[in-house]
Amino acid sequence: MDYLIGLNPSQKEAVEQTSGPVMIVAGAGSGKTRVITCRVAHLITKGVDPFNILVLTFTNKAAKEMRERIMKAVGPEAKNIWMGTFHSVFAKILRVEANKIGYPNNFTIYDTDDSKSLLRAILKEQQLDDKLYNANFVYNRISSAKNNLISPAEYLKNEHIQSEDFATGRGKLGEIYQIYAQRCFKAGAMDFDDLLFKTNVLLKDNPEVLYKYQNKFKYLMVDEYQDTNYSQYLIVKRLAAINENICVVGDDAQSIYAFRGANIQNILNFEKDYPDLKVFKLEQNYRSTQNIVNAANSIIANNKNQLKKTVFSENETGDKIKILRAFSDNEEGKVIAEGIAQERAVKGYHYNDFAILYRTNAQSRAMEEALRKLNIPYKIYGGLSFYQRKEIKDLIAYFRLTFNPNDEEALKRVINYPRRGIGDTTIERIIIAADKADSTLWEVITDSANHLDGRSSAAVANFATVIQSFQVLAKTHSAYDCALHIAQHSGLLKDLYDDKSVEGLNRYENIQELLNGIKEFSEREDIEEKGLDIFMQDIALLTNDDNDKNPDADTVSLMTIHSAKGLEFKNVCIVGLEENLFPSQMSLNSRADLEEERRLFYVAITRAEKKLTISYATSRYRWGTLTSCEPSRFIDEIDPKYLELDFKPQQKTENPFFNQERSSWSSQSGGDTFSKPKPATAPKTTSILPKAHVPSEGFAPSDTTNLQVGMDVEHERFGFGKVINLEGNKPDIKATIFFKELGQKQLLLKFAKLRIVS
DNA sequence: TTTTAAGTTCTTTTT
DNA sequence: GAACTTAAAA
Repeated sequence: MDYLIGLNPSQKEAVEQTSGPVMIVAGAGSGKTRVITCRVAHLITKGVDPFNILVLTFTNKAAKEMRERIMKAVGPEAKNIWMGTFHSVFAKILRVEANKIGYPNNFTIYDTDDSKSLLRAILKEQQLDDKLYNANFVYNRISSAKNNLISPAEYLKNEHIQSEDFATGRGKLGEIYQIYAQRCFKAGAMDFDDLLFKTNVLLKDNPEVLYKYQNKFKYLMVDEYQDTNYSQYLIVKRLAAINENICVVGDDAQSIYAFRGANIQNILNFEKDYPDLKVFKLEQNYRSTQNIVNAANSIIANNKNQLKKTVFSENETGDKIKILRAFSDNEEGKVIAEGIAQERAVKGYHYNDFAILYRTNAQSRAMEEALRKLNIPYKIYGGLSFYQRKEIKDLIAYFRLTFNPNDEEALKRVINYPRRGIGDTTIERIIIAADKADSTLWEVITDSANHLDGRSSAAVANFATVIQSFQVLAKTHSAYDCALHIAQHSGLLKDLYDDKSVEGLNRYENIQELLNGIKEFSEREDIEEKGLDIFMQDIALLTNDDNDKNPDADTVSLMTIHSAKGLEFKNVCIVGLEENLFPSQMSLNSRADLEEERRLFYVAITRAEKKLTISYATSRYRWGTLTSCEPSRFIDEIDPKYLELDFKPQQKTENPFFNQERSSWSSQSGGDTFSKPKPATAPKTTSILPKAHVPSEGFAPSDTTNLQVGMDVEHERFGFGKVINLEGNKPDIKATIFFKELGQKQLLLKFAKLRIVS
């Protein structure tokens, strides 16, 4: 039981209280993960079967990390613990029990893109004003209904909701919700929220199923409990109802997912639900220096709504928090990157001792560029996941369609990609026909002769045959053979192969990478079922770090603060501390939202062990235009005795208005290095655009069949230029031409009107 | 029908 | 500056 050694008294008590309801209130850096892993190890040592333990975490990453740590303590037995995110664990259960709620076992999981695209289609069909009924807005509204377990029928019946919707002129929302739910059901699809919503339905309507899982999961643990929503809360409550061996761990100061329906109320409910609840508080921070912990405390003190607790550190006092100011987002990147290089050289740190945290994903670019310039290796977490890339989604849509031809979103995605002459008009007709005959799109497509006219019917029938051939193949072939066949015979691989641009090449490689991944999966020996259907079942739930090939590389980490939760680094840089960015503009209207931003800042600060750097820029590119920025109010909220201002960098570095890319602006800013930027007077992009070219007198296009590289040409609108490359075969020859006014452009010769000058 | 250019909106944050 | 939609041209 050496895992118990080194725990402080309250940690030890929490670990040893293995039965009954337990709540652990764990301040930042107080060894929360350690307590959870020790507690699970302790359960197993005391004889609890790992198969009877369920641990719910917030991210796949956290689950993976925890499993490894438990494995170290108790050995390979840890593999048998049920552990994962709410979504992945209950997706697994729903796969088994789907038929009890009328779904097929191979249901598709719609990701956010799929859901929004379906909503867009519905809104269009209903001919609703897309300003008022914005797909994002509608999605969020439906999502929060589901997270509060409000079904479409209940939504329509609920007077409060209805009057709210009518007051904002959106009286149709309930109806849309109903149609959306029906369409998902018909398509055999569940969205992210359904995975929790339908689990609740399953457990509520099927007592025998509930009983089965209550007995299976005799011990429950929930990490990051402050971030659970009502739907998750109720699942946990139902599962724990018999044994009441439930332990939740959380910190109200780190609740940052209210936008996803997370509810602090769940912590208060918990105390009501279990009167004999045992509460343990972990208040000593072992992670950070005193300066960092105290600074974080001074920030969070500005929040009115919080449970009282005192987080303290007995570590060294440590360096003060460094505040950096930069002129632009690019310069901010430069200053941060230089700081990392220097700190590493002087103190002997590794690159993976550093993390750069930001509020929005869009901020990563400036950082990336700066790091690349200094040859600093880095890794971006989150952002666009591998599985969200267009080409990957396209291929996966073919897979989805193979196993679930009713999948409407997958169908619409690939029915005309690669091009098969099935245009929007034809698709619309299919939808109308399906609606009329009360059948699915797939039924119409396989019976196209009866629903469509000759020409489009042939194209559609052809497509149906292709998919059907995939379905036959999938029954007998391995995941890899099947995937490769689909990639080839859908025409997708060829389409990408023919695209010789840099991006095209990249896409082709991504497909290869996906195929390699499937091959690896085919060859795995630790799982029994290895069909392609199994491989792609939960792909919508995967995130980027699940695809990380080289997790131990020595790189600087870049990520949003949300994804940094639960992690720690020796050196942390928080960038973009500006009003309207952090705190986000969207949060300025309500106290609750602003307090969530502040908790987010608290989370960011407490990631740092030794040294924290905070930076802001006085101007930055947003929506493609330069905006001037004010430093964030959060900087003022930190007690200044923990701060060290360092504004030297701005004197050393050049004024961004003078650098080459934007030299045209220099005349406006004059030579005053310290003047405030004047975005208002910045020339609009339109004024930089070259005037339309006036063709030479008697302009007439030449015959370009013998066009050669190096020739000078004139284009009706683009002006004079030189041919620098020709590629492709007749009649689809593509010419790369460098135009004097506009720079490089690619033109198809069969369309471009070119006059050969020499 | 398909392709391209020109508008338009968009940004929180994640499963 | 991207990603998506609309309009115009082939």
